[in-house]
Amino acid sequence: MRILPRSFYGRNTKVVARQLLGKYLIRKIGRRKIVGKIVETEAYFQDDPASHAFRGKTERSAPMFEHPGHAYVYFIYGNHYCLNAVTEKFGKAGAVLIRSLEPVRSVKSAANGPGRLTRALKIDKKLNRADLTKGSLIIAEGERERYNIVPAKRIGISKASNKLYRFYIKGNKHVSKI
DNA sequence: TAAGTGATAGTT
DNA sequence: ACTATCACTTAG
Repeated sequence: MRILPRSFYGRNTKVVARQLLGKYLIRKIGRRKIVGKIVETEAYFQDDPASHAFRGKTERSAPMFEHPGHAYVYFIYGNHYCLNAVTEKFGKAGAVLIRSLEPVRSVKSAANGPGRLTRALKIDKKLNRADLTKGSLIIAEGERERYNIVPAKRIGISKASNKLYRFYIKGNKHVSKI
């Protein structure tokens, strides 16, 4: 299992969003490992009206401005956590929302949709700013498969909703329903 | 299709 | 303090 290096994340957010498809998200809890394959992502940029970073650094959005390769976890709609991977070089904001997983190992409940994903992997604010290159939440290289990537509109946003910044693996059954 | 849920951010 | 909004989910 090869963990993705920090340099993987320190690039253009859209590139990272596409390349995270097919990678393994691994959540370690004690000796237990919950593993899923990433099948759906969304890119959020600094100069992006739909992004938390759009109005500059705030207490919530600060992780998006910091070092790439860390988690940005936020709480939304009074019920759900969403997991992002921080992208771009230090000082430039960017993040990839990890929307859906295909279960690989020990995934006990559905992980299609960002809220379900964090519930299935027991991810909450305690993992905000966690280092995705080591520790209890990491992302590793996937199989050498070829995927057709479908670009699509992002879900649940009211601004910049025409942009095709959502990406998913064509034909995969675990992409979130709309 | 609509309601629920509470943190967040911007405004008084 | 107050309020609108929100990168969602579930029930109906």
